[in-house]
Amino acid sequence: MEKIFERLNESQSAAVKQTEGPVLILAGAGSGKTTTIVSRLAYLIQAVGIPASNTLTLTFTNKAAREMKERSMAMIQNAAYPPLLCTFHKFGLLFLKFNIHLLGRQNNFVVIDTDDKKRIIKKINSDIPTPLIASEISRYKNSLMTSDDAYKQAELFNYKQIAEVYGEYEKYLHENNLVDFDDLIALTYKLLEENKELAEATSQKYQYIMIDEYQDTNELQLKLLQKLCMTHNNICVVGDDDQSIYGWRGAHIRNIMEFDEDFEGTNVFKLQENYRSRSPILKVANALIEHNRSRLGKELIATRGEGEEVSTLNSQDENEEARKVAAAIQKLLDAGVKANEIAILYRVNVLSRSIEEGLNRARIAYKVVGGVRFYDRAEIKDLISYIRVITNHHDDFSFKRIANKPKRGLGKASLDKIELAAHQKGTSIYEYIKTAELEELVALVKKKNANTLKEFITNLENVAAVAKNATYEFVEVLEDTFHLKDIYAGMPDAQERILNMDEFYALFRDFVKNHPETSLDEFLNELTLQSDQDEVEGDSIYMMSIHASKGLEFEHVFVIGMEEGFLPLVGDGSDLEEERRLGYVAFTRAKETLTLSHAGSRFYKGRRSDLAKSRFFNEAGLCEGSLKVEKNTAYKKGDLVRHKIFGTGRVLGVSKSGREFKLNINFAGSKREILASFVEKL
DNA sequence: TTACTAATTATTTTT
DNA sequence: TAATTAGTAA
Repeated sequence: MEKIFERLNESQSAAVKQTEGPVLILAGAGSGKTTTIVSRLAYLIQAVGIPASNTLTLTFTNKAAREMKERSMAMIQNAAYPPLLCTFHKFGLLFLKFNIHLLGRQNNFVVIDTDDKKRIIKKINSDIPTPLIASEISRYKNSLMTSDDAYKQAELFNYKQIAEVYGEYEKYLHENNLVDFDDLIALTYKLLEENKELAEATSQKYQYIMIDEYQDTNELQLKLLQKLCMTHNNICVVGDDDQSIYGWRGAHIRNIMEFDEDFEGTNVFKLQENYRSRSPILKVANALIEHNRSRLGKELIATRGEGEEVSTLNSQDENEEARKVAAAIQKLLDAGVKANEIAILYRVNVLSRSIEEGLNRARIAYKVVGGVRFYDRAEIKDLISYIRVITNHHDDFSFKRIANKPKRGLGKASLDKIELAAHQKGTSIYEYIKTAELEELVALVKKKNANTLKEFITNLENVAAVAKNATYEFVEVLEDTFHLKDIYAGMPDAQERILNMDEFYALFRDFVKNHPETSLDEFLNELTLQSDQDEVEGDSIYMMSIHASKGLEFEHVFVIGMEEGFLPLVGDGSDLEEERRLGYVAFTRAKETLTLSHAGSRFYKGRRSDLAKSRFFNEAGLCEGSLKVEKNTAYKKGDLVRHKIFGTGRVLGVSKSGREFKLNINFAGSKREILASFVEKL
């Protein structure tokens, strides 16, 4: 037990020891958050004697879950069972497997991903943009609104239509026993809400609950957590309000801000000692984030001592910026810095382009993190679709996806006809083709196509026979029967795609090896929840969006595109405080040096536009003369500004309020005093 | 059924 | 710019 505390500081130890009641651990960037959670879990199990099976630790990403699992297993020696430590969604999946029958559904449901969701929606309605409907449905589900609720609440005709699509979408999922990502949480909550006994039993089972990245939770997740700890209130959340950067995705920053209102008797612990960055970096990060009004208030304290000052790169345009960044990186590499200790961060992915060119010219190897994910690749989705059709004959979407892959001369027209006929008979495409007489098919499509379809089904049946249970040979039979590697033959990137397919096959075999008694169903559901992929440790520098960098650290960090319009990014739905938090996240990734770069103009969206240096330089105390802040207000009398609520107005005067500027603005005749950060300049 | 052209429109992303 | 989508011609 002494061992657990050996590596913890005072506040970390205090947080670990506070096992009872609601605990809020405000963990600043680089303050040893993971160490604290993992130690707390080990303490509960090893020192307090809580059975591991009575704890529950939830994260948002598989990656975080994996890391914590590894680190906690290293600390816990004699637990009979490992503690349940997984993502929110995985927890939902496990829970539904055991309890979905209480909703009158079978537990062999299939989890669909975002793509499937969109295809289903598109089929129901193609007038309104699919992504809009998809995000609205997600919003409704996360607010626990049924389609009827949504319909009643809708004022605009469009929204009534969306509510109707939502209703049909739900019907479709139900009929096909499908479950989407939101359902994994929403149905879990619904079950607990509707079954008091189940809720109490579940709460009793998980006596000690911990949540990572609590600032990223949404309203529904909070409600679920309240259910889960209804009998004991032993909930410990770890997070950082200053690193809340997913508001646009529904994360509710108030959950962490007002945690003590949701859970009575909260103990708060602040982890402010930073073990990552040199003091000048922290100074800049602290100065920036201090401009946010809505925050709990926390200051990072440097423990790693002095270091290099934060530097700025000023460039004419993106090309000059690329040259300068490449030169600076070359200098670091020449000095013996390891490439994977260098990262370039940006707010918008397109900004990577010009930098990539610069790095190529300088012959510096780089790796762009993000981009197309493994499981989103067309060739992988094809393989998954094959497996889906084999496990679930009613999956028309997957069927249509693979019907002409490799090319069998079955175009959209033929498939549409078949689909219609199948629907008229109230069955799926697969079953229809299987049971229909050949003559019946010939009446619909060309004879050749009818034969092809029949043969296709026969082949699928044959493969399915091999795959009753997921066996090692399955993928081999699949490949030999359908020659899936031929799909992309002749394309310029065929080789890469085939490599990916091989990797998928290997992944499958690996899964079968690790889960000998498994089924294809289980394999598919596991896949859908996996999107984290290869983090190849390479001998190259990293490039990624600021969002993607959260949780990571690098010796040397370059933040590019520090201009008004990029960071902060302005547009509808943008939130200046969240932009500032993004800046804060970016800055606090750096251990040794931080370089902030801005360009006077950029080629973007097909035209070149002039850009002003980001206000964040000022706010971080990085402008020449930034000590005499008065002179550096971005606003002056006569400027046109826009406010989220009041609209457009003209500045009548500028005054100071604390660290911020207060503007007297004339909004269409009504004069108001507004803090400068709440308006945007036009 | 495919293969081309015109038009449209732009954050961030996990499960 | 560049990527996706809708529409049209062959």
